[in-house]
Amino acid sequence: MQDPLARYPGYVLRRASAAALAKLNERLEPLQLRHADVALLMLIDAQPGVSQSQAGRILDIQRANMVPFIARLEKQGLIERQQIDGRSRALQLTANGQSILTQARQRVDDYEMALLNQVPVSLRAHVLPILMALWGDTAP
Amino acid sequence: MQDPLARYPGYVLRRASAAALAKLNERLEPLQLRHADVALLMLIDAQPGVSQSQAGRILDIQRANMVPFIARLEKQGLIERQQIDGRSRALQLTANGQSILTQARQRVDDYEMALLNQVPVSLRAHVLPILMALWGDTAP
DNA sequence: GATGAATGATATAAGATATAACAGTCTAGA
DNA sequence: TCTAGACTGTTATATCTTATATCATTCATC
Repeated sequence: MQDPLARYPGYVLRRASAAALAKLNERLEPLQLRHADVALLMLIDAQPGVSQSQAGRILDIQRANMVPFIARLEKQGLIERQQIDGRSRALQLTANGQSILTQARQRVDDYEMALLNQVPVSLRAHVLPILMALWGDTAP
Repeated sequence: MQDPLARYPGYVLRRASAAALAKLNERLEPLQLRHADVALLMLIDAQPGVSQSQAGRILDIQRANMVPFIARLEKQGLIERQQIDGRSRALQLTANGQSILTQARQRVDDYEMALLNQVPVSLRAHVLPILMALWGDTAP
């Protein structure tokens, strides 16, 4: 055997994730987006008006790291912020953001399809349940 | 639903990997090791005398990034290098490295056990096959 | 109204990953 | 044999990701 670590689910999980992520970023590169960008755009699309910190909690991105992240997407003209109250800011997609997201979604769907197709048909139905179980809940 | 992305296997794969990795690093912290360190130690243990660049290829770490990585473990007294020929260097565990690896292996085993136990018994046998399939081969 | 929590922001650090370039070394074919 | 090309370890550098600590402002609750 080449890689003696291939028997450890945790290790294979990490390698699989890294390999998959690289492929996704490749597909998103023509749109000038990274995987995290699309995740945020999809979240805002599904929950228009979500606040910056709410989005961070859902995507597991620290508040502090959301700032330059949001700022970049705003500068690219994909999202906009609206003051809800004195502290919170609602995130929304711009028309351009909607348009870009549509293209991104197509690429993500292709990617997800290709990923699933790597798994033998007989196991395919178990992929999501297993991954969800491995994700689990970090909340105490 | 809270996270609209939870239906995408690729996304859940990434989240699961990140969550699992965080838990592993927590367990390894008392040993002053990170997950990548243990991966390398295990590889060297399984293939004593493996060269630096071979190890990098197996673990998917670029040659350039192996240098500070190896240097740190050598400085910690866990591994040692021996010149094979003019360019290659064979990696081996020191006695101390062996001892630390034994402790690390125990923690990794505990971690892998806990990870698998998150998955319902009926699905557990499919975990590794599915993860291996998702990993796939990036080699052309 | 005062206290404590939440939000956005800034600065900073560390870790991981990638590329480019270089010198020395090995290998294989002319 | 000698040379061209590939390989190894190395340095330097850049970027991305993630984490922590701190701050001022604002909200909610008692």
